Amino acid sequence: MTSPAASAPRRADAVRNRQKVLDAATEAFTELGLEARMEEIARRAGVGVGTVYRHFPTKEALLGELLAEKWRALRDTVQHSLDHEPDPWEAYAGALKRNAEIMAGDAAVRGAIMLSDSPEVWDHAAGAHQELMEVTELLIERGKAAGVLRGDLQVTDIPPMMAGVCATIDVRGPAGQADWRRHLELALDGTRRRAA
Amino acid sequence: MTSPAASAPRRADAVRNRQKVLDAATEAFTELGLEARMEEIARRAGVGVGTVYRHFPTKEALLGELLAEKWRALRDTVQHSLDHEPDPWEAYAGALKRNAEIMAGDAAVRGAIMLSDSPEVWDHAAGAHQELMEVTELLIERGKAAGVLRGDLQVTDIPPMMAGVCATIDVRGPAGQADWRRHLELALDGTRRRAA
Amino acid sequence: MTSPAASAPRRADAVRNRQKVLDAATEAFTELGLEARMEEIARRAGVGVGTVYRHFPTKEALLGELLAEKWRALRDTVQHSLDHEPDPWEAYAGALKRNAEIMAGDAAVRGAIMLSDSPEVWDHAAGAHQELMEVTELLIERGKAAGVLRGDLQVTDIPPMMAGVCATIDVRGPAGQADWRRHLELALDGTRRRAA
Amino acid sequence: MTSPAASAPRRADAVRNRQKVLDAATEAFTELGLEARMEEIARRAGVGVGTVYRHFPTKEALLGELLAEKWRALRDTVQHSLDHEPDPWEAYAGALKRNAEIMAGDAAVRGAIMLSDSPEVWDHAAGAHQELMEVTELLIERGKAAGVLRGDLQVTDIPPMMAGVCATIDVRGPAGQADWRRHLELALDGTRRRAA
DNA sequence: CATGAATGAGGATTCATTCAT
DNA sequence: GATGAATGAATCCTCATTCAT
Repeated sequence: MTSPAASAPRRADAVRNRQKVLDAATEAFTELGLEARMEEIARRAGVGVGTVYRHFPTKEALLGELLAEKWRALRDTVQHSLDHEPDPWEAYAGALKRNAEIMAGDAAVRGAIMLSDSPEVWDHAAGAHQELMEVTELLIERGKAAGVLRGDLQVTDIPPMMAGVCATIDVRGPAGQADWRRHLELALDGTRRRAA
Repeated sequence: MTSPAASAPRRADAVRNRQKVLDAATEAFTELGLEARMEEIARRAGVGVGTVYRHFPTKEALLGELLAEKWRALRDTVQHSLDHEPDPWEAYAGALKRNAEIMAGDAAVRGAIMLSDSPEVWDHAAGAHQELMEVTELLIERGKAAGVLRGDLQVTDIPPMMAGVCATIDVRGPAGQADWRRHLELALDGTRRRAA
Repeated sequence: MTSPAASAPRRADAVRNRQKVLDAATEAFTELGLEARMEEIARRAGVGVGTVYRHFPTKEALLGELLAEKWRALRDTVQHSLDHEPDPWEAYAGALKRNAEIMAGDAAVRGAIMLSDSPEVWDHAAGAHQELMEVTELLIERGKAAGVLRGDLQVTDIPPMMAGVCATIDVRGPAGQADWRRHLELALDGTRRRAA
Repeated sequence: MTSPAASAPRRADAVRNRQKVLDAATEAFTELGLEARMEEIARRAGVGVGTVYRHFPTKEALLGELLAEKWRALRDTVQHSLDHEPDPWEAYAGALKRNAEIMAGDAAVRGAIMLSDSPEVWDHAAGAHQELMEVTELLIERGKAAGVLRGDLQVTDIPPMMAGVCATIDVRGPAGQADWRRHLELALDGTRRRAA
């Protein structure tokens, strides 16, 4: 009865709003921290709170989706390295550095990760995280096969490295923010194959 | 009106109360997270909220003091290594591992560190942190002099390592909590002097 | 633009939808109470909310129609007693008992009655209620003429009895739900003609 | 350490506030229905919302206390009849009529009773209700012993009668509010001993 | 006519902090 | 000094209703 062409516009609006909400959320969480109010997000998205809740049933579901999107972006980076970077170490280190840059640019997601409580957030993004882990594993296997990575390196060693980067960015010690790029450099060095 | 003799016992009580509050705060923050209410802390300390506020003007000042106490404990660990461990690498790595264990045992302080916002917390503990940095510097210098640490290692490289450990402990990814001891191991490895 | 032939099927659809909404509303109100959301009703009816609002401009209008339908059902019961039950007391008591059973089976309407606020609900059903009162009056007159009902009994005495039954069903005291059939029995007894 | 005299004043203020809240709640619920906002109650009591919540953890606990107070008042009425009214029928009918007047004067509690949902409300008042039932039982036993009440009358028959009275008061049919005093009269008549 | 996305006022509850006793 | 009652701003979420498609 309804052609795809007829139903699309309506859906297109909804899709557009959904994206506006996600963008507004990233912006608001980045500027104001995770305590940013849902109404503030709605305001920035140019919609009513009700619309935010129509797309994301809870604040945590919204954070979860932000997280999932981020995992997908990181996965794409890794995949791109796998596909285009011939040097195994460069593929590995380059992907992790680019992903760290991505995380560095998104305080909202860093916050979501640090929140630790709320399984709802993690559960929502679990699938996307799994995919990220899978391609990351390929990256590591290649590096190990090429002898540029420690033989005992596991894919589970990577999330702590990224957590360390995020923490280094967000934790403001008395000396202000530390140099997270350098921290990553050292950490990557710890995963490199030692010369005999 | 109040003779020293009369106020002394009071002061002893006050000191005792102050400590009870600090202990109760650590306990409450550990069990309930940083959202633990001030009244809950008071309850656990066996005092009224007013008493908590007499000793610590704000919740953040209380956290700040917890943090300062922790920095002092970490400093003592480092100092002890400097004084008693002859092997430079063992002194360095051992001190950092012991300090990581200390941090692992105190969710309250980890939370305070992650909170990031609130200069009040950090300001309060700035002095103690400075002292920790100073002894840590000695540790690093000794290691560098002995050729077991990277020549470019700075004392400012250490806080990010500890932040990484804390984040690894607190962030619960889809795979549950990661192995922070292993993460520290790898990170320490990244700070070691490479064989030529 | 629209020929009768073309609009007829549409109208049939509309009538069918209207009934689906009424059924869904009864079901939803019964299961979830009067707080059942309009969207839930729409969902159960298999239509969009907009369609519910096309047939009933407000939630209260919907409740009002449910109420009107119920009054008509009760009226039919009374009319049936008048037409088929020769014994005056049996006609009276039997009709009221059957109507009480009907009310007992419809939490939605009991709720509508208890809501008290919202003239909109009552206004909508006023005509149907009037008809119910009229046949009930006949029932009472016959009973009084036959000397089985108190001489001073009025038709206005009946709604409170039904309200009492509804309240007895819905009010859950500490002892759980009371025996409304017994309550009705006693109340009916209070309207019976006393032996001299 | 603290004499009762010293702690009393503080407690006296709190007690006074608690009572102000209860009074304000009765007033607000009566005027605005059970939907009266907690802030409105606080405003009428001349306190902040926080104070309302300090005394009653939830809106339902507040309603529960209102209910409990009412049961105690009804119990006192019954007890007074037992103690001072020699005529068994008068003691019985008089007590119920006076209690009905009390209920008629308190829309808040009638609402609480009709709410039906929220066990929290009933649970809170369960003890007080039990006491009311106990003295009421004595009243009924005396009436049955004196032969003025139906031999099969139970104490559990009384709550439905009161529920009927409340419903009669609150339900506004098309004819407006019914005569609840007359309804009670008829209902009481249904519980009277029939002449042989 | 039907649809369902969007709206936004409304409301219960929490908790850091103050201050009268 | 200690106490804990009082404060009230802050915030998440719901749901009847509207209206663009």
